[in-house]
Amino acid sequence: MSSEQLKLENQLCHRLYMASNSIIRAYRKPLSELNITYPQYVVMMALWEKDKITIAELLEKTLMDGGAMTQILKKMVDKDLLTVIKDDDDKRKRFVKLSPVGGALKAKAMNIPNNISCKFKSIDSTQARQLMQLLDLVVSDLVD
Amino acid sequence: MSSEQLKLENQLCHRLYMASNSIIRAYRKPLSELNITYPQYVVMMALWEKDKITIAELLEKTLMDGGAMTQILKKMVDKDLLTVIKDDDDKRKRFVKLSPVGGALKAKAMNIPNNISCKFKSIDSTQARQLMQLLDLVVSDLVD
DNA sequence: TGCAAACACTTTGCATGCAAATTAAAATGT
DNA sequence: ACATTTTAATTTGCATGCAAAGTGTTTGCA
Repeated sequence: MSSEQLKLENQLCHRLYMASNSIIRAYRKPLSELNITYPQYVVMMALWEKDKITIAELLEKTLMDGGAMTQILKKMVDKDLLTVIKDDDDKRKRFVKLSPVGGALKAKAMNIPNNISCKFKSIDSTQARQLMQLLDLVVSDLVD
Repeated sequence: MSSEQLKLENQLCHRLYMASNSIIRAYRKPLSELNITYPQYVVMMALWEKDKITIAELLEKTLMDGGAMTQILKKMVDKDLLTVIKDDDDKRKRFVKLSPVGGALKAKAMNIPNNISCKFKSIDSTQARQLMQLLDLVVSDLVD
């Protein structure tokens, strides 16, 4: 057991921590033009893919925290991006549904992915794909 | 410009977001036995590598936020893990120095890296190395 | 020498991420 | 039917991450 493993430069976690913070920070400026934060953008992307899903489905798809989701949805309702509707069949559940404003915001968001990918000067699409596959392995090993 | 790019499954950022959150969550239990959080652990690792460095050096090494660092160091001082000392040569600077308690904590932390790497059933050391290299490219493209 | 600009932090306000406790409702077992 | 357990969300308390403003200090330069 050497102390090499305790060096930051050898830690996968520290790399992920820096990379995640860095890229979310990069989204901050383009997203501020839509008046949303990164986690709110994640919720929007999930809903643009499939609208009117339960909060549980939203959590499964985004892997976000439930407690945080409640607060985030509340703010998004205040901004008139979506509505939360009770399910009459199962009164524990709630559906999240885009508002017209929320639906229309997709058009404005369309240029964000390109905007961000332009920043990656040293990563080609093959490497990006490879990176995503490796990250999927990380997540699958840690979740559940 | 297709809307494919707005799908969560095609987003590098969402992968990083999930992976970073997942792995930091995995550190939570082992670190709670040392009574520290993940960012505090990062500070400790930096200091175990090189003790008595300025806050600016600590920020450069860890890539953490300056405002957060002030708060984190305050809590670590309260826990007697380290001390913050004014630099007489340049009164703007402050050195961060491990306390005896903080130095001794390294022995208890030695088993954490293995503890965590055991969770990665589907990633071998070659893939881990490759992943770290790709993450370094991401960070280098985004920082500065 | 004098002073604006740069530097090293600190402070403040807002938005999460997370664990743990709580609430309400549906599913299960007897 | 009725109590127990599970499920779906919300609430609460604490610890960041980050932008922006504020405080001293030190530099750079005219």
